[in-house]
Amino acid sequence: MKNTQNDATDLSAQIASKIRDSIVEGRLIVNERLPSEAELSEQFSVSRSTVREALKRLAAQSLIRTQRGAFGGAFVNKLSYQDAYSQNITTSTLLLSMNDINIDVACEARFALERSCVPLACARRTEEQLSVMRRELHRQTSPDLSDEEWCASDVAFHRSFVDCAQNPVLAYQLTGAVEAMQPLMNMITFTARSRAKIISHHAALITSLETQDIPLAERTLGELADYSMQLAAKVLADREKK
Amino acid sequence: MKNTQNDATDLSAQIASKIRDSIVEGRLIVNERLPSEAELSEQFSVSRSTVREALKRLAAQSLIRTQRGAFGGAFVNKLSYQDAYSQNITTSTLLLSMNDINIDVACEARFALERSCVPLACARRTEEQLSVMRRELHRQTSPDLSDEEWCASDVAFHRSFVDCAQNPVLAYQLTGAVEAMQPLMNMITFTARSRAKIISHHAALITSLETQDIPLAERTLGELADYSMQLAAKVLADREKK
DNA sequence: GAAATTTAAATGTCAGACTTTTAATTGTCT
DNA sequence: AGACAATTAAAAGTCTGACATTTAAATTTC
Repeated sequence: MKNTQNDATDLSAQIASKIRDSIVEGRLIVNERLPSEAELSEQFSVSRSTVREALKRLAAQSLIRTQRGAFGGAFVNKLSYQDAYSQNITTSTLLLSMNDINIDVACEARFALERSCVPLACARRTEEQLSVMRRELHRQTSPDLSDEEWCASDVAFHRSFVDCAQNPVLAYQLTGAVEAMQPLMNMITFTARSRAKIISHHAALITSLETQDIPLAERTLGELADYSMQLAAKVLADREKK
Repeated sequence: MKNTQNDATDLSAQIASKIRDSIVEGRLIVNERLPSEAELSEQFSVSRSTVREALKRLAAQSLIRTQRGAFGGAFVNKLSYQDAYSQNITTSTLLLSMNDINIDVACEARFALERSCVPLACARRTEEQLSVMRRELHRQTSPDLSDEEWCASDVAFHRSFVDCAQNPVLAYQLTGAVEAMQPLMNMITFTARSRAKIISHHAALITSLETQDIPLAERTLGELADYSMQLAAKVLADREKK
């Protein structure tokens, strides 16, 4: 596992790559200070601007943070869940939007992933998490919810479902995936009838958690996936007609 | 969904943020050429170096690519699965290594995620994919396999398991997760006995795919998770003693 | 001893020059 | 006319050196 990308490219990319490897492979540890830009430019025998471009590359990946002033400099950044999330979401969102992913494939993946936390969620859900889900469900019954608000509530609902599993690593992966697929889901305009149907599935999901009924939860997720695909197909068909 | 991060930061970060939003929100489309560095520096009223730092940030996220020479410039990059993978893996790996994740939590998440593709994998696995898995299984029986080779084969095995589901979006998410956890798994040195036990689980996994036995596959993944945690616990206990 | 000031070391920004790459254009020869 | 070679212009890549700004430590002052 060496030298991710440093062949015939720019100097600044090569330098960024070297420093990145140092971080990933643990030769530079969290909160350690890198040499100053001037020192780095000496070490690598390049100008300060080139070093700076390299450092900006690393900053863009949240691998370092910089601090101005005396005793400032570039420090190895402790990657937070928050930073990791937003990067993951940006990347996944673009991947989906730029590679004309079939919406069925995306739906299938989304609900398959959510399915992964069913056993843990049934076993560990707390009363508090259940009440969050009930609250969102109740919000969704309001008929004057805009499409955006409806979608936001849907995301919040599924996010708290994931949270029930009480596993931050799982939550990190799943939330990223679910969030990234949201733009695709937004394509689907939710009519009153389709909202009602989704709400009934959401209710079933809550019940399955309450009664710790794993098969019911899995069946419900499957039905939600199928129904989402149906809705998407109808939207696409309508669009085709016009 | 605006302005991901552009408050009190550098000019170059602000500019990168603006351009990034343009790409994510579709105002700049794939393969479209950005204005030249000189033009951008005029538009934003900053120096060329500042623009360059902004562009390097975007390049680090694979959002743009640059080309030298006449009719060159910065172009919106079509994010490939490959690019997205490697970013995802870097981010997830660092997240895990920097936040002293409990190994049990990681194992639990890993096998829960893999579980998500069981139904699809059982339904769709091809003979070719099965033979890849059999080949890796056979490799693993060789006693003169180094620890590194063993781990690599393990990753390859699980990757082709994921591939059986025939869903690229799912594969993208899962491969990233599995790959990112590899360094943690590498902590565990595999004795001959533990290898044998894992091999038998792998064999059961292949059988479950062959016979399309979903419950068997899920049970096997659960056992693999449990066993990995046991091994990890033993390693940690031994380390404690010393 | 606390508050204000100075200072030095960083990063951030700028301007301008030079280098290298690259594709289109133009010129030349057969 | 067509193939090949030389020219050219535009753009990114690199370098140098200057100045601005920020910041924490060190120093001075009261």
